[in-house]
Amino acid sequence: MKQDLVLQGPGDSYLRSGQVAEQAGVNIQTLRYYERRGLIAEPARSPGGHRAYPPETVTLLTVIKAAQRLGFTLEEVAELLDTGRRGHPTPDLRARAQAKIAEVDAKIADLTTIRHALTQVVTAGCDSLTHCTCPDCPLPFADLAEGRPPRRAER
Amino acid sequence: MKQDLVLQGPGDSYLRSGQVAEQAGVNIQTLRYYERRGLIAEPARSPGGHRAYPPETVTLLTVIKAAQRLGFTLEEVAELLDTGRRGHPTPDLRARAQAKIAEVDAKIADLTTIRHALTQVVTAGCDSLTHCTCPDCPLPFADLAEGRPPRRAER
DNA sequence: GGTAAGCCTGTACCTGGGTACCGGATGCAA
DNA sequence: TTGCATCCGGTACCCAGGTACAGGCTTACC
Repeated sequence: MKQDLVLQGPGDSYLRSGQVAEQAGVNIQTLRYYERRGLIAEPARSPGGHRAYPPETVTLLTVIKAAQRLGFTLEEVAELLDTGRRGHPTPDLRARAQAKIAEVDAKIADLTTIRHALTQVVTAGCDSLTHCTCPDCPLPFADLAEGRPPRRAER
Repeated sequence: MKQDLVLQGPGDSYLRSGQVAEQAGVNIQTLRYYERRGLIAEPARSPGGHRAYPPETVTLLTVIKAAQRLGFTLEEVAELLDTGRRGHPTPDLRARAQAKIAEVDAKIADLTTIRHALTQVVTAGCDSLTHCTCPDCPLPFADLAEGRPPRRAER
């Protein structure tokens, strides 16, 4: 009566959700969340309804996490995985990576502007946001207006 | 019966919320949101209950937006404005700006790592997240693991 | 005095990526 | 067979920084 979860599969046994979660370093809830979002396929079930994952799922989660670190949203990751699953390769991936590079460059440029403004605050010796007494005060940073609308600055 | 909103004030008339919002380039709701968060003081009211703002409010909003662009959260901005209001100057500001510079530098470094990994994807010609056929495929980026936990990558 | 625009409060919703909690069912080993 | 760990589905909540909507009151101008 052991090994109930070895439903079939050529030699490799299935994993329960807790095992997958631990091995991939994610929360169990996250697993179900990814399933809902279509990032991982609905796994097989034990007779009692418990999820039984193939071991590759752990690798897949690693890939997802790596793609996130590269700046892809979960929606983008889902699309990339999707087009990769049907149609053979995803020539799309290169193009999307190139677009991400442009996004990353824009963010770096933006942060560089911000860094510059911050060093001005420090070197000028500003002592108040609203009533700074330092000479030639750089506040309130007329130049900060440019570079995308003010909403969602990097933080 | 005109100029009901000129409650007093030495020569400068008060502004209604719509005027402040327009001049500062923010939503009226945002104005009330900032009031709740303590970023702007509760303004005077007309006899009928409409807010009557002093003109400096527009400047204050500009300052808030600039500080946000510098990477300060609303909570941090509120604190800076607060300490600036009681106690005279805010010597704190310089220290906080310096800490922000460190944060910004960390983000730039992180983004630079990401950019590097993305160029690897492009130059290696990766064609799939999961079944890449390119030689010496750089996926799935073992090195991406470092640099802060995977949660909340830059995007 | 009529009417349209503007403003009021309160509450709910949005984005993105998860987390937490609940009451109940399963899995598994001794 | 008993007992504990684990898992189930469903729902609600978290973060920050807002935005939207409903239903009613004020203000401004003719």
